[in-house]
Amino acid sequence: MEQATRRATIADVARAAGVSKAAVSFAFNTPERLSATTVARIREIALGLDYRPDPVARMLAQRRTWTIGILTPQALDVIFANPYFGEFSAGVAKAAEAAGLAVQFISPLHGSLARAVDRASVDGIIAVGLGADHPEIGQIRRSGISYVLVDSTALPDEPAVLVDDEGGARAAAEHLLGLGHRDFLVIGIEPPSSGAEPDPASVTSRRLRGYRTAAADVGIAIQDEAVVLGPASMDGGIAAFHRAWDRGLRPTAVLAMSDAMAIGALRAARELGLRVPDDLSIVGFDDLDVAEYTDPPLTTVHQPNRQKGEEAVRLVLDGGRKQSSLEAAQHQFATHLVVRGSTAVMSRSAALGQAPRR
Amino acid sequence: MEQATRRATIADVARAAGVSKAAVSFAFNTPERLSATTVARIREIALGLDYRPDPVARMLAQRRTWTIGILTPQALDVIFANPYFGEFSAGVAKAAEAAGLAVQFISPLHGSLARAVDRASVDGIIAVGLGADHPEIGQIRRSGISYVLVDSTALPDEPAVLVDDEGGARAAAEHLLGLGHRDFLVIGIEPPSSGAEPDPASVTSRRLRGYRTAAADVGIAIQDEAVVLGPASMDGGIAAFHRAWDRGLRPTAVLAMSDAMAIGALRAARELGLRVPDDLSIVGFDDLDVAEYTDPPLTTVHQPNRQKGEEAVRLVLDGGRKQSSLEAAQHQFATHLVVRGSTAVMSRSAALGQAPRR
DNA sequence: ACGGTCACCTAAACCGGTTTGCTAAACCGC
DNA sequence: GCGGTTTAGCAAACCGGTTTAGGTGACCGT
Repeated sequence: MEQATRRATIADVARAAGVSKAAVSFAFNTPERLSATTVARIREIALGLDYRPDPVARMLAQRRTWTIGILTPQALDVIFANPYFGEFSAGVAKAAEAAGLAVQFISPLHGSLARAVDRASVDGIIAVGLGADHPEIGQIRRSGISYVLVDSTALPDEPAVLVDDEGGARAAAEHLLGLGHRDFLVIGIEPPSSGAEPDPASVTSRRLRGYRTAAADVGIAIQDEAVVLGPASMDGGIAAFHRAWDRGLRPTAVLAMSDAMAIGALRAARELGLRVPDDLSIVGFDDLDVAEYTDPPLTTVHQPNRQKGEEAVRLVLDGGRKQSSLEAAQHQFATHLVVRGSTAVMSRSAALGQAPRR
Repeated sequence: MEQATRRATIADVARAAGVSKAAVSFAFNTPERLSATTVARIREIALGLDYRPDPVARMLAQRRTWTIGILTPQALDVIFANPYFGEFSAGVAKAAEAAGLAVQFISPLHGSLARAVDRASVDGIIAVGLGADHPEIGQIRRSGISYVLVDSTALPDEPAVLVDDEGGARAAAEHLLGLGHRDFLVIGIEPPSSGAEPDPASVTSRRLRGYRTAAADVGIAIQDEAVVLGPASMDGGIAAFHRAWDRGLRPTAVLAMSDAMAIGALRAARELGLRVPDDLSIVGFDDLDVAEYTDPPLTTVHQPNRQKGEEAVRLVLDGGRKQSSLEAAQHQFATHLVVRGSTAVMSRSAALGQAPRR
């Protein structure tokens, strides 16, 4: 990974053209400061030398990197296993491209997110799924770099892109309750640092609250035993469902906090001989592109994945402040339930198979 | 997007500690060159000042960016619309993380890929889907930076990660032929620059060749009219199928060059009232994670998406050369057909609906 | 002939690190 | 107590650009 031939530098061009380095710089950046003929001459010579300004040197001098970073608390290969992230990143990339910015992914380096942040050279950071109390957020805050939090409750004055998680989750649970379901399995997203106590501001907590509120409204409670966590991927969903099943749980409906996990649960259920939605109803969260095409099509809570990415870029470009005011800009999107084929009225056969209530 | 408070620099630390800049640098990078007590003192003072070395300055001085770039000929938002890319990127990210490298995406900047390449500060480039004859590849080749080509035939001495496209495609077509199908629609991946004449080395051409070889073996030909192209996404698949249908094509089987497009075709067929696989068989390419979960589960050609990403990183780190030899390292993976539920024996009802042969 | 403008270009400082000699002091054996 | 070797740390060059603060000469009106 070494440079083979030394590239021409600005000094080489200057020498060849018989001008100063400054003139070469001007020729490309502010040609109006030079005579037209000189600009033409310098440009021609630069072309002949195949000169391209070193982006790193330029970054250093301008103290801008023209790069935006997406910060994730987990390794990228697990992050990318969830198509939600792909859709979100697509939104980020679209807005970044429009603004002429490159996109870089920042993920734990040798297990340390802090180290990765230090090493990243970006003008702004989009932190997804990190709680506002995360030490790395403090580090970023202190560094003075512009940032925005996504999918994690921020301080009141902190820029953030959010979604009505609780409302969406409630709608999902109400839908199932309306179909007669009473025995739920909740499949949640495991926090990055599995050891920590549950963060009440996390996506998982917010959605769980929504589920429970709906259940409480009809007088039932979702026990902690009926909640299993795992990584937000299809494999995570498969594992979570199997774990619950092995533990003796026999729900008639699954509330999954991510479509990827819902799809995994779909698969796990099929492996166990359950038919969806006849024996088991499943509702997801995210409304991925593929949710429409699964077998059966997935009932899920819609959230605007790509739009969230675009909005995040916009906020970070504004330095986290709305242009019109000095208040921090927190943008919350609405969610809504999309009913497809993975949910149905609770049936007798399902009820027969169910475990005794505790 | 401005730095709010000026961060402490190495000079600040040096002054505060009463040592030279060099000493501070040593304290972090080659502590054995200093006495233990001095190192400790410098480190402590640096900590107190919240000093973090500027990554850009370090890059300039070391002439290494510790970053690897993924180059795509299309805008990132269209690239990310295809989960294949997510899976590939996951592989890249995994290997990059292991090597302590950051990952950056390079996509056309204001429509110009060349400009994006110039502006990117990376130690190595993974170019996906760009033909070896692409001008940007020439640009990269000339720049002396290490690179590897993915999914596009490279020059014989050029580092590349490939897949047996032709063999996989042939297996797909043979499978359908064995089921009695004779009327095919091929849904292919449109080249980035739509204007250009078809590149015989492109993925599309290679897979098409595989389809045609299999067809020719049983004495039938796949006409150019039966081939429609589009972007490699679900939407692209929907559009392509509708376009073919509107043109009067009534195939009994679809050969899609990407699972995303196959899933789109699935959807389009359903919208048109066709049942899959009863009325129409569909086979994809890629074997995405979701292929197992579609309705019906997708028959498709498997290729190792993540592994391709990991291998690409490995090659680029080796400077495109195998360590053991001086020959360029081209790694070709095998493909194989995975039969699931989207293909079935050609039925009478399908045959009835078919258009007259030309 | 002279001060004033203007257009064009340059020298040098600067961005914030790394790295290469080199020196001064400490240490060594004899 | 002396040459030789280490050890610890410094000064300065360097990476490759940008940017600021002039400087030079042509042109101008008087």
